[in-house]
Amino acid sequence: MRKMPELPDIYILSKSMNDVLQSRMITGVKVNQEKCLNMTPVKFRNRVRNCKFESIHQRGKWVIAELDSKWSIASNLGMGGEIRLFHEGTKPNPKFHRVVIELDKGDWLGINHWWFGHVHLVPKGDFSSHSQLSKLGPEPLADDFTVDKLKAMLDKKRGRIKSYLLDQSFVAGIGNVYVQDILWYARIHPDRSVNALTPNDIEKLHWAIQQVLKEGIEYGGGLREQDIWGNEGTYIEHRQIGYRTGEPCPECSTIIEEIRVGQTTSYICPHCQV
Amino acid sequence: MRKMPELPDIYILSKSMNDVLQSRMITGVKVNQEKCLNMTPVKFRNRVRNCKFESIHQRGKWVIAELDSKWSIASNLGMGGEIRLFHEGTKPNPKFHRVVIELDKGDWLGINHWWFGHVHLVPKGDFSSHSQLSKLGPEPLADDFTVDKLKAMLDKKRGRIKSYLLDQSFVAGIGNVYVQDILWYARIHPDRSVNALTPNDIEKLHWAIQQVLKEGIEYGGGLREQDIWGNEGTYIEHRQIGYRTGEPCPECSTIIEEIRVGQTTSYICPHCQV
DNA sequence: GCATCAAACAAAGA
DNA sequence: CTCTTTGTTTGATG
Repeated sequence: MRKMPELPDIYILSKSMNDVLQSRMITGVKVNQEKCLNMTPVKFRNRVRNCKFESIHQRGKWVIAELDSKWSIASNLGMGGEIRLFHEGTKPNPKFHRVVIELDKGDWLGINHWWFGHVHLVPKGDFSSHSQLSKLGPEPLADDFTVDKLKAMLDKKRGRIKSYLLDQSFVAGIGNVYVQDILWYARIHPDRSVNALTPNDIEKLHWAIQQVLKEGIEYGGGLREQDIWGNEGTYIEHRQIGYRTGEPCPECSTIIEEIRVGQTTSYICPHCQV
Repeated sequence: MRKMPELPDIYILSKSMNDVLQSRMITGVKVNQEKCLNMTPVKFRNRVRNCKFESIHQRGKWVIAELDSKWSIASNLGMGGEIRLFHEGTKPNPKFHRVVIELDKGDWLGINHWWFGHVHLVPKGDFSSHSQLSKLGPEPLADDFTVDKLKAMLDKKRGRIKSYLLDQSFVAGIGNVYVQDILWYARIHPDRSVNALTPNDIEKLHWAIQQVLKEGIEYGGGLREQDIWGNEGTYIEHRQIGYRTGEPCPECSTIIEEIRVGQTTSYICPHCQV
């Protein structure tokens, strides 16, 4: 079961990259899958070679690595992707490492993704020209993501709440893994229409979003998601309800059900979540 | 129960207008509901006064009355509307006759509609500038509305068949009255997806569309729809299935059911229509 | 099903 | 939902 890394996973990855890569020099780039770039490999290589990494951070499900030039590398890992640091003596596998970024001292970064990953070059600090990044909604862990803001964002809207949480232009970084616990903590059924949420529901939801994402980060990310060294997070062991069909709800012991919501699977406690 | 006049009803009305109004002179216009026009009453009046009617015909659910100028009057009666000819000595009722067209010899046309009717002036023979008329689909009784054409129109489409029949941009003139018998004659359930129709289904459907609409015209229109003199049609007495909840299907005697299809009501024989 | 618009939803493609 | 595109459906409004 491969999942797409979500906000906490990308946060952990970005942090590990930030810790290790600052002021490391890019000495070369090998591209084994052209279409994951947003320009030709030659152009990409010319623009990043001999640049050094500056700060690296997470934005939604994207890793943003700023260079000491006018560019940032923006990478979206797609399904089951990863970015790993390797040392001199190991060799990349062309089938696996879609993009290889060679560093000084013989080290290299291997960027892998199973399907639909992106390694884009974007103007540093200006995402307006990038179709996906420019549309991202607010960061749910940022200071300005307040309850009032969430209320305003949901005002006059209609569709089901789960669609909004998964919509990257509504709020950035939540996917089908963390959304399960978010809705469970908020005691909201994924099918509930947004206009049927009370102010109290939205307050619980806001708390649950931040609670679950912070927990994900504390546990070092979930599932098989890894940092730059390949460490695994433990969120998956601590999750409350996602992918626990048939197990008892931690709150009320009702059996957890698996239902379809739109085109995604949801795991719910039919007693707690209404 | 007020219904909107549909193709056969508008055909009957247009024909009676064509028979009576040709070369009659418009001597004045009184407007009691400005918003049903597409220009100011003054402009409308100036453009039609002293013009004579030329031919008058039906297009979809619209009456198109050509004048001996560069304009046509295009009227859509909306819910339960009518156009009636009155003679000298009678007086229009301002609450009822939204637009009054005064004719020579003291006669006048009273255009009434309960809700959402239009009396527009459009360039004669050129509907391209009119948002509704320009989007109308083919006339279902025209020679070029062939089985092959209908097949092509439905090719690669997805939604339910009833939505298409009611969509004026797909085919013009069918509403929620005549569509009932059309689907019954074709033995097609209104909920059936278009991509589940066989070529044979489409052939039956094509035949049923023309059969039902022609029948409507032969009976002088349906329900309370009237010609310019106020005569009532008798289609409603001869209808097969529409608005006959609880009665037996004329074909197999199964009880006719009333179901919701989208936001409209459908009357079906659950045995005959699959 | 009355017509338009906007938002939400669904299927398919990359 | 991974994101886009395209097409269909639904809801609010006159």
